[in-house]
Amino acid sequence: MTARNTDTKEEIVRIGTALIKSHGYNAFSYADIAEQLQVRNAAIHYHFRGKEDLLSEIIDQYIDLYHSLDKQLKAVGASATVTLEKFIERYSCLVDANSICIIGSIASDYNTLPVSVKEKVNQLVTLVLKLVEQTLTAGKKTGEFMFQETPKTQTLLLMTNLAAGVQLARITGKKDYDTIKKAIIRQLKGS
Amino acid sequence: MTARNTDTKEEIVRIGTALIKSHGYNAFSYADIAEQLQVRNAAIHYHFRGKEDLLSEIIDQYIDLYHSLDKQLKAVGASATVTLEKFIERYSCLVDANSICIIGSIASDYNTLPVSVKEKVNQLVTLVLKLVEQTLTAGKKTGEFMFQETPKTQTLLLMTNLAAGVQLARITGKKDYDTIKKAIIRQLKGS
DNA sequence: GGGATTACTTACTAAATAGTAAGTTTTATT
DNA sequence: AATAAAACTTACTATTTAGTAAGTAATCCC
Repeated sequence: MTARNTDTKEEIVRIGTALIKSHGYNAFSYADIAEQLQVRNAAIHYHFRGKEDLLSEIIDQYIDLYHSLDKQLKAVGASATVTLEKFIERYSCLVDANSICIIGSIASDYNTLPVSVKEKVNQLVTLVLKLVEQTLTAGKKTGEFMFQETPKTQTLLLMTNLAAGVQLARITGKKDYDTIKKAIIRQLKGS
Repeated sequence: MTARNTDTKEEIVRIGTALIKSHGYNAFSYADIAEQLQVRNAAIHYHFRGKEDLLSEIIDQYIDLYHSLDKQLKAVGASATVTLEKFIERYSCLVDANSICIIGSIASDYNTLPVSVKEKVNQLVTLVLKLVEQTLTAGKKTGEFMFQETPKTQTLLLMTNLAAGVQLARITGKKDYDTIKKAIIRQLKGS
C-alpha cells in the first residue's frame, strides 16, 4: 500500500453528510462512500460498524457544530441580526448545493431509525430551536427585531419557513426560496 | 385460486402512498407492499413495471385528488375559510398518523428520481400552491383573511409552515405543530 | 363453448447491500 | 529491533431487492 490516510474517518462523515443532504439517508450505501473515498467497503465498516452508527456520529457533529457556532458568535459579541443572518445563510447555501437541511432529510426517514438515533435527532432539533429562540428574544430586546408571537412560536414559524423553503426550492426553483427568505427578514425587521 | 381481487391495483397505490408518507420512498420495497397485500412480489410488477412507475401513478392520483377537491369545494360554494380549514385539516391528520406530507417526503429523495417523475412532482406542487393562493386571494377579497404579503408570498409562508410543521411534529411532538397551526390561523384572521 | 384476455403464481436470476473474518501493511511504543 | 496497535484489503456470505419468464386459473367475448 502507498500511504495511509489519517483522516479517512472524517472524510466518511463528510461524504455521508453530503449524501444524506443530497440523496437522503435510505438512498445511499457504504459502497457510495467507498467509491468516492477510493477505499474498500470494509474500510467504512472498520470506522463505523453500521450505517446507523455513522448517522449517529453525523448528528453528534452537527450538535457540536451548533454549540461552537453559538459560542463563537457570542465570543465576538455578534448582534442578533448578524447571528440570524449567519443562520439563514446556511440555508441559502443548501439551496445552491441542491441539498436540503439534514433535519428535513432525516424527518422523511425518521420512522426507519432506531430509538437511539431518534433521540439524538431530537437533541439536535431542540438545540437549534433553542439557539434561534435566544437570538429572536435578544433581537427583540435590542429593538433589532419585532414580532407579535412569542419567541418560541416565532422560532417555529421561521424554522419551518426555512426548512421547507429549501425543500421547495429543489422542486420549483430558487426563486421561491428567495421570496420566503426576504419575507422572513422583512417581517422581523418590521413593516 | 380462490377469488381474484379487482382492486389490487388501487390497494397497491394506497399502500405505496402510506409507505412513502410513513417510511420514505427509498425505504420501502415491493416486498413490503406484497406482504401487506398478501400477494406475491410479481403481482406488483404486473401492475407497475417498476417502483418509479408506481410513484408516478401515486403523484397522478394526488393531482387528481386536488383537482376534484377544488372542484367539489367550489361546487358547494365553500368559503375561503372553510376551504383553508379543509386544507389544514389534511396536515393535522398526517401528524396524527405519524406521517408527513408526500411532497416533503419526496423532496428528500428528489435527486434520486428520474426526470419524468421530477416533472410530475413539480406539477403537483405548482397545483397545490395555485389552489392555496386562489383561496388566500379570495379570502382577502371577502375580508375573511388579512395579510400584508402578496398572496403568492403568503402562500409560500403558509405552505412551508405546514409542511415542515408536520415534519417537526414527528421529532419533537404534536405540540409544536399545534402551535404553528394556531399561529397561521391567528395571523390570517387578523390581529 | 373455444379463444383471448386479465390477473395473477411459481420459479428463477442478477445485482446491490450489509456485514464478517482473516490477513497485510504501516505506524507507534518500548 | 521486537511488539503491539491502527488502518486498512481481500475474500467471503447471507439477505434483500428488482426484475423476468413461463405457467395457470378465472372471466370476458363472440
